[in-house]
Amino acid sequence: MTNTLPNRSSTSSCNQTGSFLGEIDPAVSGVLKPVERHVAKGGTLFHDGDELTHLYEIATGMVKTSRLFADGRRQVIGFFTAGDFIGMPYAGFAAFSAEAVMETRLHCYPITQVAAAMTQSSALTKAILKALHDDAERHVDHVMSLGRRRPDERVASFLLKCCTKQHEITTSQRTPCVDLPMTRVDIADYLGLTQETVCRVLTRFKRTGIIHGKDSHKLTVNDLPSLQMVAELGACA
Amino acid sequence: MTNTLPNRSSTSSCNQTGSFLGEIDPAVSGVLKPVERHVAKGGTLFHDGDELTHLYEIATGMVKTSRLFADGRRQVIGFFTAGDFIGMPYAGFAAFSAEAVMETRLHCYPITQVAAAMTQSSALTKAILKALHDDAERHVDHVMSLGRRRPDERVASFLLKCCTKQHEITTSQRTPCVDLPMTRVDIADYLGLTQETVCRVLTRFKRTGIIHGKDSHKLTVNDLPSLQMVAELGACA
DNA sequence: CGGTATTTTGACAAGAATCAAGTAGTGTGG
DNA sequence: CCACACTACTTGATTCTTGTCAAAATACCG
Repeated sequence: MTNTLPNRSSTSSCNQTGSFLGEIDPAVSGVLKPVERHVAKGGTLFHDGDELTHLYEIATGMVKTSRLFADGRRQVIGFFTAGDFIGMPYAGFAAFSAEAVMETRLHCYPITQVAAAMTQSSALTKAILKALHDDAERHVDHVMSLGRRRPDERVASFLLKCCTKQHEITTSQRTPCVDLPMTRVDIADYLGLTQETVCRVLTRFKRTGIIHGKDSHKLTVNDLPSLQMVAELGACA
Repeated sequence: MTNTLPNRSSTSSCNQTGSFLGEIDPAVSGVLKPVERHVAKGGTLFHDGDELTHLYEIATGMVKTSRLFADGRRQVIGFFTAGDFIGMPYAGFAAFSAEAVMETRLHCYPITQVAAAMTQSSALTKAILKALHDDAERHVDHVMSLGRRRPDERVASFLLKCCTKQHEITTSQRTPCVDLPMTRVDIADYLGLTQETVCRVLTRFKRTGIIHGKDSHKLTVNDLPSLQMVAELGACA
């Protein structure tokens, strides 16, 4: 299903190891026994076409999902961080690969157990349904980005999305800091651009003072309103 | 959820009026009472932001879903035909508009009824989950088209998708006929191209003999293998 | 410290969007 | 049934953006 389960109210993204699925409903806490797994930077959770045996919850780190074309072109489908879920609620075969962007720890739930637990807990079923629905919305946002937006707008809204994911409420931070542990190529393959174009856009944002780069993987947003404007209207001051 | 419910085994897309959800499980057939609705060509099922009160099953016709940007750019999210479902399994607000491409008849299920029926029928729940999952896969395919593919490839795979949807198994037809009731602008807005580019690609396909146009909304695929090759590799003979 | 991978910048060319004009199709009212 | 108006589709010429190719600078790792 490849998504974030909803209503994690207070935990935010700072949570460490709690296994969410088992906590959702006392009725299933005894049934769902996550297996812990550790994946090194660049390691693979599963490949496109593999049989999907587990539902993965990310405890720490970051995972990217992607699919390849015959000629080597690659499309990154999504980036997932602590609290996000990757996998299908059904036995089936993966439609994409999943790799760790950085050192990552996972809770792995055998899908057979999840399926069984769902029959006993309507709360779990609802959570999964909601997660699938949120997943669809994320995909629609991605389609919106790729279909009709210029590079500036794509990069700007990508940065904003990273922002809001890292600090639950962006507006509370005047100059939020953004972590970008993935490579420029990853970002480019996510946004349907080349790494050169991503670079150039970021450089332009730096020149106009919208962002400031501590290093290439840690940015500070100096002018959030401008970034939001670029994301929506494409005008780069 | 915006999708096709699975396992419609023998009915194919030729089905006329059967209301699928009520047939899925005897336990819910008494609960789910679809309301019939008729929408004229160009008419609106709901607007972006409207509260979603129903799950819509398309009986006949075609519906397109889309979202607008502030500056008028439009992204078409999907096209839906007989047997497809549009709507959310939860009360909520629409993230896109839905309009009839041609005269369309619908079965409308109040989502409260669907939610209630789901608690009584695990078969229905499973069907909805599967539908959501298929929906996600469709979105991922769309992302793949938009992110890294050239206009030729986008149009070719769009035509192929229309083909397979219209004749369950494309391979059985040597020269399948494709209906394109939507406008060129609709196709362009779906594929993230301009209508001119869509036109030019279609013209090129005609010149190279891959397709033949009876009229602009009815095409014949003369060379299916070539079309498939273009869809995957971008090479236009 | 040396070697490799990643990021950044520049020059150039290909390709798609834009602008513009013309053609075909659709529907309406006389 | 035809003439008209309107929309949709097609084609062409031009512009501009972004991808491609190339190289330098920086960061990363053993």
